[in-house]
Amino acid sequence: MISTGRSSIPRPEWADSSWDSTILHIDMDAFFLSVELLDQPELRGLPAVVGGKSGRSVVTSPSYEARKYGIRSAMPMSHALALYPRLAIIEPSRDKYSQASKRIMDVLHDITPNVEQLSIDEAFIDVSGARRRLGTPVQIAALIKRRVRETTGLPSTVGVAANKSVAKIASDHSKPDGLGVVPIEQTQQYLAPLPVNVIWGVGPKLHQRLMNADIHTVGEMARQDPQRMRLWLGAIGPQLVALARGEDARIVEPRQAAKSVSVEHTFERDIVDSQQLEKYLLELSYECSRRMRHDGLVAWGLSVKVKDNEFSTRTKSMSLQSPATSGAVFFQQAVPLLDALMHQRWHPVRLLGLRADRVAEPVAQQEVQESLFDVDETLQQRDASQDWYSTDQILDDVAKKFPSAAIKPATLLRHERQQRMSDG
DNA sequence: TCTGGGGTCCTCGTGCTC
DNA sequence: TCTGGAGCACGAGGACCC
Repeated sequence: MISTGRSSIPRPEWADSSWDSTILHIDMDAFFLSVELLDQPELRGLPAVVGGKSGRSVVTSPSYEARKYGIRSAMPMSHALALYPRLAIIEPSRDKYSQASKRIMDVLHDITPNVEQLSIDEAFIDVSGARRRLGTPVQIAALIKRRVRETTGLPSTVGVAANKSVAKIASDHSKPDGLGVVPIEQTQQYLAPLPVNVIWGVGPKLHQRLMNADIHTVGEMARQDPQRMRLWLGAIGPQLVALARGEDARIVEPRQAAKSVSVEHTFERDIVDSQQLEKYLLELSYECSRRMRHDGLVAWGLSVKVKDNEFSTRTKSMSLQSPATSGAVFFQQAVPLLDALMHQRWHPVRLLGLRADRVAEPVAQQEVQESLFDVDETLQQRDASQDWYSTDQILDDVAKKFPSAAIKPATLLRHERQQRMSDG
């Protein structure tokens, strides 16, 4: 018996077999590409991908026609072009995707407030309270697909099941433009023959371990002893057994606030010059802080990440004495972390990243201001940092009014100019 | 054909305090 | 005063997700 922790209402005469399968997983089909096709309909039906065009880019979102040639998400673009040289490549435009995402989530919130957004293009909703008003879960799923199509012009797939895990598996297996239903009494029968890596949390590494132990299907996982799995895999062991048995008690809950904000960049060519690295770190600091202020957040921690030319990734993190949101403060604090990483192991750098950790809304605007005084005292630059805070605010205001204006710290502008010259 | 970017969560090691 | 263990916080790294 699957327990979802939700109360149920008696099944009416007109209900179909989905009546007790009240969890829906909505997933957009090739989301980024579908959004782009609204503006470029001439590419419809052709192998096309969203992704960067530079040498180290990867495919972000392939069309179903591109997938027929073996092109997959996260595949290096050079590989994709080798598979299909006439591939149409569209550079990503994230603002468009965010706007489409918001319209989709609005459609879901019109159905019920019980919406949990998982990512930009997918969500769980619990329709147990909407059945009397809108019909059975399958009817609601069809309604959602229709409304999303009418509102955004985009195709979607919906999985309908008694819990989140099974609803997600059902939608994954009904793509594209599908509606997959798993009646509660058929859950185990449905799951048993599927490969074990359909279970949420089984990625490439764990999949290989399970295969080595002769556990290939969900049914085989379901027959394992949870305690034995705990000894072997740790806390995740018994959880996987439960999910394989179709048991998932997690409820649909509105998305938690973000816990971190990160910005990273893979360089076209590996960086060997430490001064150049610091300039990129400055860029990342300003970009990260700009996004933090846009979302009204402050950070209590900071991490720097370096991936070198041998694909070794190292991170260095620190707690901030008080919350920060200024690009200048991020940079000041991040430089010693970068130095420490580069002293550990000096190799040409392929990727540099900056992450603001433990982000939260400031208790009050005062907190940001006061925190900066604290940082300044540490750095003995009290007045200068106060100026930085004001400068950040001014940059944000100007950017809002004049999006194309090139008002940035002089160091960044010089750096960008040098980049353009070296690229050209 | 060779490995992006933005996130979350978990585990493990280490240092500190009681 | 010293020492060892438990508990905790924190940093680092890895795995996973889309």
